[in-house]
Amino acid sequence: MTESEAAFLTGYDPAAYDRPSIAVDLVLMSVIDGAPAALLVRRDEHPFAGTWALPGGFVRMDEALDDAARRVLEEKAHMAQAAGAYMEQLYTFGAVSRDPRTRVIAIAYFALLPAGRFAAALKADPGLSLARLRLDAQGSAVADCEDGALPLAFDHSEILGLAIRRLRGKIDWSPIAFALLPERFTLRALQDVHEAILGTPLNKPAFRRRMLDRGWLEATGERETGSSFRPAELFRFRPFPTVTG
Amino acid sequence: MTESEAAFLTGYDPAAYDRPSIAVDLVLMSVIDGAPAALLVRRDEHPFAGTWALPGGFVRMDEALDDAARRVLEEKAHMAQAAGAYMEQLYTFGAVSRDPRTRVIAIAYFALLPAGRFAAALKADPGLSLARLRLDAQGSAVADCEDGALPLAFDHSEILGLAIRRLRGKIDWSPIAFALLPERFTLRALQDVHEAILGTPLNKPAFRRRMLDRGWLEATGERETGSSFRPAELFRFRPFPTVTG
DNA sequence: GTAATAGTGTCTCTTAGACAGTATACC
DNA sequence: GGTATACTGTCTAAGAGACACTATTAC
Repeated sequence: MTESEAAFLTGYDPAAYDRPSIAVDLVLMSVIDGAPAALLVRRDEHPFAGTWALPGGFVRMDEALDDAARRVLEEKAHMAQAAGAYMEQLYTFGAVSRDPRTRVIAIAYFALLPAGRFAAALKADPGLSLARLRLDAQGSAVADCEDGALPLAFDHSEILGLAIRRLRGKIDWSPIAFALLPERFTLRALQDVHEAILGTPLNKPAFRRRMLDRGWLEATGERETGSSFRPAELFRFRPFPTVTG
Repeated sequence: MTESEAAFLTGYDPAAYDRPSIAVDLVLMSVIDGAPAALLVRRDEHPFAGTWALPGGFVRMDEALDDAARRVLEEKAHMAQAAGAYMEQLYTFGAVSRDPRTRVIAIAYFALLPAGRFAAALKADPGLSLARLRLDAQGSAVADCEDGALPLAFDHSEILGLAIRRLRGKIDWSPIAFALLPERFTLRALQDVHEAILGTPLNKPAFRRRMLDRGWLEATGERETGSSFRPAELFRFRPFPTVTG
């Protein structure tokens, strides 16, 4: 650093301007009973007390955005064991009045986990809910439970809608579907996940061919157990197809 | 608003926590001489004085993110007449030390304009440069001018790299290429834009078929002028294919 | 054997690449 | 007519949908 550069830095006053608050909101998705679902937390405080919101938290001054999202995954979503979860940044929401308290800009992240990984968290914290999602005509999401649609806080229906559309857009060409399945899975389970996200049935032989030709799958030689008919072979996701030769 | 909700709001103190500064950075791209290019501004001040940066600015407290990006487009990129520019949010960059002055989180936007729209701005402000871009092995961008690579400030080579990749990923299925062309254009010009962004030659008859079958193009019946050979027909982008019947 | 699902072979249709051919402007 | 490019017809190859068929398990 040059001398003039150092002089400039000491003269810079970061408190000179008002600044918005920065939060991270997490769309933690899975596939439950043939439909996309996301983890929501019941809000006990104002604003939007009694409605449901995405797990979120403010970004600390010494914390990168991705680290804040990981922290929210552990602390707010009670997914301490979710080290291997797939996570990516989704979009940043910055409408002026999206939070009535003060200006809050939210960087939304979206994470994927297999359905079975939610049981412990849901049992431990009754303020959590894993709600089925569907898109309305405007592209926002509606969160359904047994008794009807859950009211959503802030602009979170918009965030959830974007998350569903991101998932739909990526599933055809990226390996994210594997983040929604356990380590070993059948081709039928993989197809079920695709169908749930796309919301449309797929052709079985074509789907098999496509998946096997991609080189992402590794046959384990093992078969599923507990079925009352012919058991299917179990596959494993192979992240890095060997590029030898 | 209920009484308890109002009481909560007055009790909430937005100044209780330190907050990062929020900036918007703009990747204003075009296609020049068969290669992607972006508008850069020379930095006169520390940090990174003498290097080149994306046009950017801090987000005001009463300003939505998209509005801040539009303002930067007009004020910093000197594109006052760019009301019709295509623009979308790209990604939010929040590494703790990406700006040595203080914590700055940057929401990057990416905008597209036809090459011809830059002449006035470049002439009016000698601190602007429209630099050719290419990707390096890490996926970051290198900005080339006649005399070699321009040094880039902050993490802007990373932002530019992501912009190129976003453009590549979208051009096959979205109509963004038309934002890089004047209102009337030939199919050859459209193909040139695609080839510049993808960095690979395309098959002419297949490209024609694909474009015409999509229903995005409207023949004007007019032909280009000034060529010393058979003039090509001029087309117009038709944003909304009529969905009648 | 029956039932139910796993897994495969094959036909067809659509789409893209390749390539050669025709068309039309200026000189 | 020559030349350079616009535009088109057609062959071929790859991939997806459809559908029927075989395979394998539990009962």
